[in-house]
Amino acid sequence: MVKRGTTRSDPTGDAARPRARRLDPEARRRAILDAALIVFAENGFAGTRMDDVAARAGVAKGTLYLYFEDKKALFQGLVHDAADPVLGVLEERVASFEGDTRELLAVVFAHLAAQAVHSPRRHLVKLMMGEGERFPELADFYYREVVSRGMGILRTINARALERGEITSDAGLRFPQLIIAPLLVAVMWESLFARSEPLDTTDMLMTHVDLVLRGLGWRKP
Amino acid sequence: MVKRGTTRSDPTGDAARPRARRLDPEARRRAILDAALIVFAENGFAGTRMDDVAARAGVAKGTLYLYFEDKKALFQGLVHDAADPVLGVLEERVASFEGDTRELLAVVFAHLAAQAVHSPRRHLVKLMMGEGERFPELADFYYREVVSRGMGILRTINARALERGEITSDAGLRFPQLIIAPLLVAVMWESLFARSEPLDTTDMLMTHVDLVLRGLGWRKP
Amino acid sequence: MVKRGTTRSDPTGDAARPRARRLDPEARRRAILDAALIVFAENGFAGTRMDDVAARAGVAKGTLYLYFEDKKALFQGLVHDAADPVLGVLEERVASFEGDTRELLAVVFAHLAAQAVHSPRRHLVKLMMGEGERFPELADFYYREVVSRGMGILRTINARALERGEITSDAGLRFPQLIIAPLLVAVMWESLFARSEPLDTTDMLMTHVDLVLRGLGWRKP
Amino acid sequence: MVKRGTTRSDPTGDAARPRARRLDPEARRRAILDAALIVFAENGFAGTRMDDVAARAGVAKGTLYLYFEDKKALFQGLVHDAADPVLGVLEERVASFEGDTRELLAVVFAHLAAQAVHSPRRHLVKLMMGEGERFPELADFYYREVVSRGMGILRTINARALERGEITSDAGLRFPQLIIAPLLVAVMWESLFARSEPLDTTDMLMTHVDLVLRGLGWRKP
DNA sequence: TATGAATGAGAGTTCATTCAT
DNA sequence: TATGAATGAACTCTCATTCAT
Repeated sequence: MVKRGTTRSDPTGDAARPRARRLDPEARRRAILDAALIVFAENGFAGTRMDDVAARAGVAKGTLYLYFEDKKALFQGLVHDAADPVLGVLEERVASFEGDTRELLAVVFAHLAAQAVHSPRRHLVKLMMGEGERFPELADFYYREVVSRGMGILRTINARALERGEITSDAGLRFPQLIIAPLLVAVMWESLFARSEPLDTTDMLMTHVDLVLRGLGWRKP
Repeated sequence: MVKRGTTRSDPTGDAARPRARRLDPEARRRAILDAALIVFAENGFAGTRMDDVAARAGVAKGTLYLYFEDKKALFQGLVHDAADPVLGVLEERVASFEGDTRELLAVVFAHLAAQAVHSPRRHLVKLMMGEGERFPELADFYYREVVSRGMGILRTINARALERGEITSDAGLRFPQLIIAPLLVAVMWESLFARSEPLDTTDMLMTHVDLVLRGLGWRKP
Repeated sequence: MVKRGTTRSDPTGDAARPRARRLDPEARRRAILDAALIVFAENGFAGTRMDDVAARAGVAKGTLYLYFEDKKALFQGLVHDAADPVLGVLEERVASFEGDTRELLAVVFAHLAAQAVHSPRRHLVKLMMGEGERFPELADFYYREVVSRGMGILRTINARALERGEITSDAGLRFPQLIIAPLLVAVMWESLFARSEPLDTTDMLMTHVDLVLRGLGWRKP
Repeated sequence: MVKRGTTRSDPTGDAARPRARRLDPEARRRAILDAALIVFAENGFAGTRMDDVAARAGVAKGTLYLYFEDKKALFQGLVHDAADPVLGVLEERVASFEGDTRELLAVVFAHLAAQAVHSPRRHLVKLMMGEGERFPELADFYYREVVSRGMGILRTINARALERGEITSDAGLRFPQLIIAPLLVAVMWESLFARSEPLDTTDMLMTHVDLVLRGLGWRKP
């Protein structure tokens, strides 16, 4: 299933090999992780071959094992590495935001659409969905580093809006998951069903902002 | 050289294998599908071994291939088999429902919570999320069998509500994905994060019904 | 390799089955052997599936095992059974032939062309070529029942011709294999290379009769 | 369920495997082909297990697949590798031969007796006879690589002899198969019937040269 | 006697991991 | 440190054989 090209390795070939690209260890580690994100996301954990990761990273297969204990460690390293940077920006923006909550939500979802839906990082979300249950430590880690921070941001936004009298419902405070849910759908649709039925996810997310604000009792203060 | 007998080995064969007979084909098919759901859910598509499916179903490995062409066909059978009755029931209920849309949505989400979130079937949703991109045929199949039918149901509900003057917004008609989104979150949360932070998904879904109806301009007619 | 159609067995089907074709045991045995000749010849011993033999014989797989101990016994039975009848006719004809040796050889090769090249029996020759070494008992049996008798016939013909003064060389007496050799080529060519380069094997065999007679010093007595 | 580690097992692994290194790729390829010739010859194509080829070649099973795409490619490699040099030598010798055609044929058949009958290569001829029909690609390949070249050599010899006035018949030009036929018999006899009735195949082939030349109208020019 | 669903050993092939260079 | 040929366990799928009916 999913027959891949099996690049036969020309054992009698004597093609001059470049050997040891000059690249400092940290850069090489990055190259491997970047490659791994793509390949794991495309093929899942079990479906990914170390060969492919190595090829995409431009290193030899053995080199992977100098940087990561084994396939599992590489996978975990990948998630650890890719998770953080998105939310820091959001937290800062929310903390310092001046406008009203409608504007804020629009900014937040625009940011997330760009960073989590229309970027390779969306693969990470899919990876967690697909493999998370098999790697509980990872799921925990992801919860700590991403999910709970994300929920925190959403709660902050809701609390702020309530305080400012912009909304009347505390539904988003109790279930911030309801605010973020369409993002999951967007990721999934882009990955799986876009070819069956295209979907303007940006339009959808903006419609969601309207819908949810109205649902929460929005009123321009 | 190492004559490997054409004749089967184990001439003293004393292994007690009961040769589980008398189980009508349909029951056996069910047993296999039930086993497959568990095992696929635990290990993903690529990570699942036919051996394990067979063991859990209590049949020999070869038997699987009497009922399903290959691993992929087994997976498809699984999806079809699990999704079809759930959606069939929903379609019927929606078609014949007498009450108002709030009651209808409550019924629908209660049904989905029971059948798709708090049931082993939830694994299927995760499976599609995790593996779908790699098996476009599967994703297409899932789109046809599940997603498009689900979106159809939601559009029907929204159209009905607009007609009856219960809501004013067509957002749910344009993006039924927004209506269903929390279901995905529920599935994922139950699978991945429940142990980090328990979530009352039923409460969440009912809150969602309130939120979204209000968002759509709900008014008791 | 050599993917076959894997007729899936419709385990949920309830198609009425004919059951127990009325056919006396000997006829059924024949049906099985006839089927086996074709299928073994087409696929070799290891490449033949009992399923295919059963299907072609029009019996259930299990029935084969009522008539033959196992696959090997079936194969051996097949060779035993198919070997004899050709040569008896030849021996008689040669013993009673009245004409000159050229006519006799023409008759013999015409007979062999019909019976051993352009008939299913050619499969038997190929089977022996392909599998004989792996079944020494069979090779011995085939030698006794077919080869040595065939060599005997050819020696008789040569001796008769020498006696009658039609030829001068005893080469055919010492190496009757040289007389029969083109028959092997004919069988092989028809089976393997006809589609690459068609060959009129009948013409070839008649040319051979001319060539070999002249080589043996033919002279119309 | 039965977590089968992604991590390789055998943590106490004490099995002494030498990891047969240092053998240049070409030598290893040869070792594999030599082993394959034996094993294929003994068991036929379908009857051969890659395991056995690997064991006999002294490499791990996976190594076979570094050198050959799959079983079929291994078989083709075998045929090509064995046939090419034999025919190459013959073509050269024929092209540059100075003596008369009787001497030339003697040389050719001596070469073939040594290289194709009294050598493991004879198994290849048998293999093609036995398995060729089932693998049309192989038969075609064999026709192109071996048979048509062989027929070409024989036609060249016949044409040369006619030109030089050494023979008068064009039978060998029309049917070079008649010239080569005894070689097939020799191969088969050595393989199947030698133990029932020894045959001096070299003597037979030399007798054939006499017989066929006389048949073609030989006359020392 | 005849059936054919069920069995499970084993086939070809893949790929995570190792280690001589 | 980096390489990639070599390894062999584990995978999916096949098919000779059995046995309840």
